[in-house]
Amino acid sequence: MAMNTRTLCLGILSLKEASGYELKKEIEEGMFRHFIDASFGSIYPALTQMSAEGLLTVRAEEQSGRPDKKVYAITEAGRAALAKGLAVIPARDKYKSEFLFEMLLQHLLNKEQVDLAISKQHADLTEDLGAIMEARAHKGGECNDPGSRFVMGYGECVVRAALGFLEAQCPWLRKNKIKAAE
Amino acid sequence: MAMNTRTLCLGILSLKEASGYELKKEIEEGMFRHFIDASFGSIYPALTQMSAEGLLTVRAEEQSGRPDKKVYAITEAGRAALAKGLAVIPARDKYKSEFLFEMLLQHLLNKEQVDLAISKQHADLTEDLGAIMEARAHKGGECNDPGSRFVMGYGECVVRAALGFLEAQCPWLRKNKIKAAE
DNA sequence: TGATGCATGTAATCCGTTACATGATTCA
DNA sequence: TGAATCATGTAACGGATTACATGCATCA
Repeated sequence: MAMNTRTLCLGILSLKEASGYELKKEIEEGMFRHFIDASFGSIYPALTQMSAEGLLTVRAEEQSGRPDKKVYAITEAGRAALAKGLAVIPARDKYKSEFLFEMLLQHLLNKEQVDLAISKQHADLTEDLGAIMEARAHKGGECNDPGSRFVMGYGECVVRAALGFLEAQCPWLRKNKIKAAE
Repeated sequence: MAMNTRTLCLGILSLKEASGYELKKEIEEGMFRHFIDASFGSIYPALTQMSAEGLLTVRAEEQSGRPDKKVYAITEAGRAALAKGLAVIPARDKYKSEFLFEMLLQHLLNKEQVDLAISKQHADLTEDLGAIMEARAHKGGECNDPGSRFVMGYGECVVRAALGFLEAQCPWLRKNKIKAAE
């Protein structure tokens, strides 16, 4: 085992209890978003399975008009399983970039396609950076543990470097930036 | 379509002809290694399939003692397919990091585990950086097209930033570095 | 003599995404 | 009125990894 949907859910549930829907939101919008994904199709079955194995408990919260919200909480067995998962030496980071693939083969593209790809990359990175800065500012209280600070710092540093490279290579990106800020 | 094993193979074969084995090596050791992987289990079937579709031609090179080496070359149809693949707006970069997951949950680990994970990350990044620098120095001729320079520059910049962050957070890494250089 | 590199392939299996199915509430 | 959010789940499908199967050459 190591980093599959199960371990991910256990990890979040070790911080706070949550429903499947809330876990998805946390994964998409929280700290995790920069280095993991997961979809409902993998989260819900993982949760059901882990409850059956005694790693989680479920509590159904009634709601008007909606299906009951199933709030999951981690058990002692769950914490043990998580600890075992974390004890595994982490696998090397995996980075997949269609953007860099396109850049490497840029001689096969025309200038517009290259510029478009670069703009898109720049926009994506800018959005990432924005999310980090907002997390730091907005919920300063929630993110003041050493783990969150480390991860945000790492992310900020890497994203800024990438952005800096793109802007150094393509001066026209800076113009767009100013335009966007107007 | 966009970035699957097929497009990847077409991309490399658009630069030079190669066998499945050589493609794997190129993916593991060349420019691509920083942002893609692929295993034999996906490369060989992709190659067979694309030959059948007329995107590639095969030429068997006899060799003593080994199975014939099957050298694949891209056809016009293959170049067209590749162009179509590249025309798709690239998907957002995907970054998966068990390292950052562990760092985020570092309160569940003891100091040795955290330090080990950080050292490993530092070593991995150092290796990546070394590969980039070596590629630049060693085969200066092969990597002087704009695409390679862009990708190497981007990689170098990001990896150095990550390394810088780790070293700023953990001064003891610098000691190790000096030790390693002795 | 044993590991590593060269060389190709297949099959089982895993893991995950996408799409489907359902349905009320709220906001523009 | 239509889109988005809240809320849970299943099933089909895809894509890739892993392990298996084979076997000679070379280097330490």
